[in-house]
Order: sequence, then structure tokens, then C-alpha cells
Amino acid sequence: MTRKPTIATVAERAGVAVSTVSRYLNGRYVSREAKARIADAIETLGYARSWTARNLSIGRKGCIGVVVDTSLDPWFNQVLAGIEEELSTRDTSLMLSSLELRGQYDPTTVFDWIRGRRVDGLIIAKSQRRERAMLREALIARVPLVMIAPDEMVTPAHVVRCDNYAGGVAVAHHLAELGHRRIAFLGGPEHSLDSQHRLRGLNDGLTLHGVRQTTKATFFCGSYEADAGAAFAQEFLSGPTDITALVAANDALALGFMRVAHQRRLRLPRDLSIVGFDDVPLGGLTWPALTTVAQPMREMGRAACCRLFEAISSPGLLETTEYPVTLVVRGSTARPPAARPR
Amino acid sequence: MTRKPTIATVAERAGVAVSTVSRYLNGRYVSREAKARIADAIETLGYARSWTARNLSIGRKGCIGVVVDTSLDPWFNQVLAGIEEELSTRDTSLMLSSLELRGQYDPTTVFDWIRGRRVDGLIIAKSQRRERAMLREALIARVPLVMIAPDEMVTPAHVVRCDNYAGGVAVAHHLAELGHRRIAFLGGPEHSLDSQHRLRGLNDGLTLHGVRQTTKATFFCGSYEADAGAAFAQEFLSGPTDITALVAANDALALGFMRVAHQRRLRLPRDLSIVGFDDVPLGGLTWPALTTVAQPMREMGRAACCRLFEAISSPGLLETTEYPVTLVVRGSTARPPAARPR
DNA sequence: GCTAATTGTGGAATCGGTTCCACAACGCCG
DNA sequence: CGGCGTTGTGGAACCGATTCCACAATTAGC
Repeated sequence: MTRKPTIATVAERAGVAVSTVSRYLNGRYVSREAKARIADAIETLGYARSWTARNLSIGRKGCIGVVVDTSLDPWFNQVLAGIEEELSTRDTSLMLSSLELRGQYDPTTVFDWIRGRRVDGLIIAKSQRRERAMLREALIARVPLVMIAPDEMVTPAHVVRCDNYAGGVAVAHHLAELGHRRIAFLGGPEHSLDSQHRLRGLNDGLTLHGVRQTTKATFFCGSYEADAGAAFAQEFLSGPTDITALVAANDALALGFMRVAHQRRLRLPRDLSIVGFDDVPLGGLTWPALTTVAQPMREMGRAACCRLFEAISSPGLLETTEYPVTLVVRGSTARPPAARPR
Repeated sequence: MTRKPTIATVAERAGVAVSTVSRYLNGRYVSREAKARIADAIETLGYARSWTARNLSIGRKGCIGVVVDTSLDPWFNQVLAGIEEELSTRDTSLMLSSLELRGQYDPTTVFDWIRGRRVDGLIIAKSQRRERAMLREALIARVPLVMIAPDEMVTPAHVVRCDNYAGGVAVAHHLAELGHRRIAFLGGPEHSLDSQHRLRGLNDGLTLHGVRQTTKATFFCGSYEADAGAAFAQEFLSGPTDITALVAANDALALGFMRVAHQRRLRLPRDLSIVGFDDVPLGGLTWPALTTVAQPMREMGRAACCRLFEAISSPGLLETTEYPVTLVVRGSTARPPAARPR
């Protein structure tokens, strides 16, 4: 068995210098004559270019790092699909790191990538903590970086997010049109930007419809997990309330809440309308199917990737891109019940 | 600004040869004296080893390929988390490919990886089609490969799957204990191994409990998507039936079915018990919460990765590993209603 | 005390590409 | 016709590691 063909084998076979073959591979000046001969040699030899060697020569790693809180998040799935789509056209691989994997939100792996210069760039997706620390390290080591839906005010950095505020407004509009006047908001961690923006949009939207919102109807349960939503529901549904609609800061919270609401024998959406945020894959399968706000997650993944490669090739002005959201009306919202306190 | 330190810089600073530094980095014979000096030089210089150069030298790519039908599948999420976990300890990155992305289950990208020798190995996760074609290409190019939950009888190849048969038996046991006697099975594509094994386990389990199962209660709806489950439900629930429990081949089918059952005003699980398979993240949040069979997906991802690296370093006997499953009893199963035909 | 095996070291080739540099041939312009 | 910019080419240095080989200094075995 003969050795694998290299650029030298091809050059010899085509009767040209290695540099000519290299130029051919990179689309530079090569005579029509030489082109044909090289193409022929490559074909008959079954030559495949070594990307490792290429990467070494041109001084890049051919690999980017992707960080996420927890890879179990279905939101991340979709974003990752977008990233992957874009990456495959760029001959670049990726390394994944879930902060949550290694104990308590430990960014050690990410620091290793940065300090060890293992990656050409970094995409940090919706990591709810340690964003500042990672950003600082990346800045010091001059590793280009893009954040998707960051949860803190991080700057300076490229940011890709969706228009949470507009989503809040859309929800407000939808609920007001249905006739709701007493609407509660359930946020995740209080400092979370997503929660804040969605809430602000909701309130401003309601104001436009002449609905005055009070802080009494605004809650934060400290987490974006379904369990937190359920725990909140246990408490909330125990006391009396005149709320007719609940807007959760994400789908998981909404579904956790719904679960307890069912246990309490509430008839959804007759007794209470519920709205989520994100449009996770299974949201349409619950009963009732969840009304929610959809983000173009795949698009956002692609965009983050594009932006990162721009940043790698030409470090320029830092940009924030906001993607439009879509209100998906399903079965969990309906007209409010006639006034009847519970 | 000085250039980035290389192994040569370190060698010079420590007053030794580059080969000595290399040996130090790879844990070979180095005197205590030299070790200290090199460690010191690395520290003060802030040296970081170039993995690209290393990979070139030792003749590997430092990258594996991971193939999946569609990256939107929450099942895959978990498996990927396991793969990632294992990969991070091995200084290897990955390239992802969803066959579904590029049109009709197009494995072109994967073929490119294989033929272009872009990857050290391949993990093919539950890809419902083209498995044979990919396997053939990989064999020809001698690219090591592991399959997770393959859907066809693929051989020869390393395989990691869960014990679907045992899962079926467990479900049978659970339903029989509750008192069910007339149980339907809803499979995905008819040829699918997963469906077949789960069905066989179910039937054998029921037989053990003295329940005779007929083919009349066995259905295949051609797909594993929720929509297919819903479509089947539309038809199935239109006619009369004496079935008291439905076992679906996966969670998506079960949830799709449940959705329609709700629309038809069936009271679940009173009128009909439903069992899924896979334990996807949101399964516990539906109403009623889905009784299902859980696979150790993360473990399976890790195992596939380990097996792949074994295969890379020493191509030996091909193995099939089966992981145990767990029945997760939640709210969607209950005692059957007293005999009363609908 | 003399060979043999084990440690420890430096020099140089190697992995498979890219790119700089020098140089040749060509057409074009004034 | 001489100088200049555009193509096209080969040779050689370079990217940053690993590893083979030769050789020195110990230690071990008989």
C-alpha cells in the first residue's frame, strides 16, 4: 500500500512545483495548461488536502469554541443547528462547553481554550453567569467573541439577540385585544436582561391599551427552570387572585406553571390564560398548546457565526444585532372569564 | 509586541534543546533539573502549546464527525452532551452534520469528511436513513465509526444502543399490573429497529402476564414525528375501540396522540393510558405527565465516544453495547376504566 | 572490571502545506 | 525601443510541533 498522496506527489505527477499546486488549490494565478494537468493529477491520485497542515501554515486553529449554560436547553439546540450550518461552509470545527457540566457554572474549560489559544474565536450562548469573567479573559488574550442573548449588560462585545421588547409588546397587544386587564408577569432571575426587556415591552404595550400595570403583579422566581415555575404556581395559586392572564419569561416557566395549574383543577385557558416565550419544540404539544413568542433561533446561530468570522478577519466596530420575533397564538390564551373572584 | 512563544523560545530560555522540551510536554525521560527549568520558562513566557502543529506531527486531525438526522431532536441534545463531555478530556473538536439540513437526507457533507480524511472518526447518531451508504464509504476509507441507536441492521460496525427489548417488557409489566388487557402499540417507520425491538419486548412481556396480543392492535405510522402521532390519533379515535392503553414507540408520537385525544375530550389517563419512550426533557411537563421509558442518553454519548477512540487507536473486534433503560411512571397511566365500550 | 541496559540529551529530518522572493515571458504605453 | 505592470513559475524558508538517531553518562549484571 502506497502512502497517502501529498501536495508533492501531485506536483511531481503534474510536472510542476509544489508552490504551483498550492496556488492552484487557493485559486491564484495558474496557467490554463497547468490547471488541467494538476486537476488531472489530483483526480487520478485521489489527493485530499490536509486541513491540519493548511491551518498550521496560515496560522489559524480551524476551530471555534461554543459555550452554553447547559446543552440540555432545547433553545440551544436550534441555535447550534444554525452555527453548524454556517461552520460547514467554512472548514471549521467546534468545541462545545456546557458550564453546568463541570459543577457550579465553572468556566475553567473556556479559560483554557482562551489562554491556550485553542480556538480562533468564541460564541457564548445565553450563558446566565460568568459572562463578565469570560469576556475579560477573551479581551486580554484578544480572542474574538460573539454573545448570543447575553443575560447581563456585557460590553464591549458583539451581541446577537432577539427583540425581546417587541415580543413583550406583541403579547400585551394580544392579551389586551382578548379583553384581559389584570395580567401577571413571571420573570426568571431578577437581573436577567431577557426578563427585563420582555417585562418592559409588556408593560409599555399594556399602557398603550390603557391598561395600568402594577408592580404587585410582577414576580421573579430566580430561575428559568420548569421547577421554578411550578414552585411559584404552588404558592401563587394558594392565595386569592383576580389575575386573568400570566405571562412567563420563557416556555419552561410557563409549562411548569401549567402543570401545577392542572393539578389544582384550573381549566386552561378558561380560568387563566398563559403565555410563554421562546417557542421550544414541544410547546405545541402540551394541552392546551402554549401561546408563545418565537425567536428565529437558527437564524441567530447563523448570524452569530458570520459575525464571529468577520470579527476574526477584521476586528472592527462592535455591533448588536436584534432579530424580530413572532407571536405564536395557540390554545393557552382565550377571553378572560366574566369577573368572578376565586 | 513580541511574537508568541514557541517550543523553541522555551528551549532557548531553559537552555535545553527543543526535543527535550517536547519530551517534557509529553512526559518522557527528562531530568529533574531540566524539568524545573523548562517548567519555569513555560511559566514566565506564558507558553501555550500549538495543538495544530502537534496534530500535524502525530498525524491525526484532532477532530471527529458527528452525524444526526436532525439536530432539533431533543434526544440528540443529551447524547451530544455526553459526547462533548468525553471529547473535552481528549483535546479533540468535532464537526456536526444534520442530514436533514441539506434537503432530503443528503449525506454529501459526511462523504466529504470521509473522503477528504477530515476526521479521525465518525459517530452516527440514530440517523434513520443512509446508514448503509455512510458505513460503506467509511469502510472503504478506513475511517473508524460508531453508531448510536442505528435504525437498520448495520454490520459490521461498533454499535451503542439501549435495551429496547427490556424497555418493552417493563412497559408490558407495568400495564399488566395496572390491569390492562387490551393494549395497542404505535410504531414509527415499520422497518425501524427501535420500533421492532420495543414491540417485541412489549408482546413477550404481555405473554408472560397471560395477555394475548393480536396484530390488530399493532400500528405503524411511518415516522417518529409528533404530527404522525396526531394524524394516527385522528383516525384511530374516530372508530370504535376497546383499547385501554396505547404504547407509542417514542415520546413525540405519544405526545402528538395525546394532543388529539385531548381535543376529542378524552379524559387522560382515565379513559386511556398512554406510554411513551425516550423521556425527552419536556415529557414531565405535559398534562398528564407522560409515563415513559428513559434511556441513559448522556452515558450512551460518552460510551460512543470512548468506543470510537478505542477503535481509532486499535482497530479490533466490533462490539455492540446495550444500555439498561428505566421505566418512569408518571401520570399518563392508570387503572383501565371498567369495561364500557365507547 | 567489562559489557549491557537504562536515562537523558541535542541535532536534524519530518509532518503537509503556504508564501516570500527572484526571475521569465508577455503585452502595453509613450 | 526601453521601461513597466501583469501573469506565471520554481526554489526555499517557514508554520510549530514530534521523533528518529547518535551519543554521553549512569546504573546493573555477571
